[in-house]
Amino acid sequence: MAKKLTAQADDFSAWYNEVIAKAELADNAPTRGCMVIRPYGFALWENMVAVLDRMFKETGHVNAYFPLLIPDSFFQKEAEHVEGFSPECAVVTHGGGKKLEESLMVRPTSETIIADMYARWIQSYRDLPLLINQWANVFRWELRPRAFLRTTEFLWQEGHTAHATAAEAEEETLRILDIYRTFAEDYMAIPVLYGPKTDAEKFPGALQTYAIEGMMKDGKALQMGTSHDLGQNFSRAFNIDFQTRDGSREHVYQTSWGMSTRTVGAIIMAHGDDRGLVLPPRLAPHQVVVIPIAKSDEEQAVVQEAVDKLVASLEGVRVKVDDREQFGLGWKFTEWETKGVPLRVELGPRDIASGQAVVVRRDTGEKEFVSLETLGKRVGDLLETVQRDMFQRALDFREARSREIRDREAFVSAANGDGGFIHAHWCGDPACEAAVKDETRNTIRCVPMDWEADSGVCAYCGRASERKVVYAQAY
RNA sequence: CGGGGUGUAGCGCAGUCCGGUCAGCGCACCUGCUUUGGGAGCAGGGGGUCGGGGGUUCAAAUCCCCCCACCCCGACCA
Repeated sequence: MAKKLTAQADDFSAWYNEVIAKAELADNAPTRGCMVIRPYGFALWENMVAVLDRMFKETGHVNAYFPLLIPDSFFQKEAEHVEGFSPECAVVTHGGGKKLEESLMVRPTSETIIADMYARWIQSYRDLPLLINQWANVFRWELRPRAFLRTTEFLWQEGHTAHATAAEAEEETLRILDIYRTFAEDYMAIPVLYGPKTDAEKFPGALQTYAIEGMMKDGKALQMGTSHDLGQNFSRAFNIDFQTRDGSREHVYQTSWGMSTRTVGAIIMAHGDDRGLVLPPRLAPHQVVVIPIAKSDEEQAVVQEAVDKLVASLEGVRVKVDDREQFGLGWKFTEWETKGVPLRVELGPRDIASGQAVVVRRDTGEKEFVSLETLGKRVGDLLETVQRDMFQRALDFREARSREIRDREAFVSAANGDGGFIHAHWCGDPACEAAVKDETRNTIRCVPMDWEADSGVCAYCGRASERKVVYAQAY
């Protein structure tokens, strides 16, 4: 293990890779473009899964599971969908030692196979809405993989719903967008911009894609979740129809939405610092690490007893006691800092003698002495404070690196600069959007839907504009 | 698919140009003893078909041919 991490300012990308390795979140797999999610990284993901799964269930969704392999012909049924996904699909052509009659696509997403099943399950308006989610792995043969952000195989949830009316489907799409926003802000402690994507950026086969977009510490944008209003595009292609209350037949209106292991990358890049990860308390695998300090065997016994009491006083908190003998204190401090544990509690003979413990915040490095009687309460309060402060810092950071720009020269110069969000008017012409991408590598991340209506002129082409959008370089 | 690079111990590397005690170093690992309030010290030890195949040679990590894999930079993407 190398002694020091590369500083973020020196090489953000190298910093990112080193943090993942040193914090033992993931390791490169022998399989091209794939990663192994290690126990610590998986524990973080599991905490995220638990929260999201609860939120989905609270809003009426149920879980199910569909096959990994999808008949090739299914993809051909929706024109935009096949065009969007074919280039990045892995295909199974042989099975049982023989060439298959029909190739099977390893799912890059499951709209098609789920639509096929929905066509069988839905007969009547009484069968609607159908609100199903699945936790699954998917494959996309990406040309340039990056751990968590873009791996060939990744884990995610994908929700697929069917509704009787367009309005209900739209409402569902926005309900999920709101769940994603809440999850990002309240749990991941990452403020997000949210709203519809432009046509160029929307999901292949969707009428409209909504997304949440967060800012990473290098000023780039990361799409952290998407919610699609599919309209009747798939229900027509797969003939998912139902009988209405008045006896006529109609195709269902669908949505799909997903959030993936990419969000682990978001937590790393939105909060991490030159010492490693900084994890938000609500999702951290260990919220508190306790480090006992003892020289002799006699001290050991006394400290052990105090540690037991201390841990008992932290009921309901995810606590890790690091009593490994083979590592010195400095080693342990550094390791848990690298792993981003929100609070460290040190407990040694000197502390016990004065009836206190040392508590250190990972996010600020602030150290305080807390009496052992009040430690339980203090730790609980501190965890909440850290969670809140992390969100506020991320918000301040984003605001500091966002600016509103109105004229072309400043726009191009800023877009070619060193990252950050640009708030600017856009005429609505896809050609203009494409030209900006060519010239600056910036794309429109979304059209924030909570911004007030405002007319003006397009920052790039000068034509009339009805909307302001967010431009950024994206992962 | 274009451009650039790398394959030698678990990880990081030296050795390759100029064939011949070059199978080596650091970290990690194992054993023992001593240490422990910010990455401990000493002593001893284990671990390799040098990416794969073929060729040249008395002799190949080193030279030649073929293959494979991975990484970085672009185009595509959650």
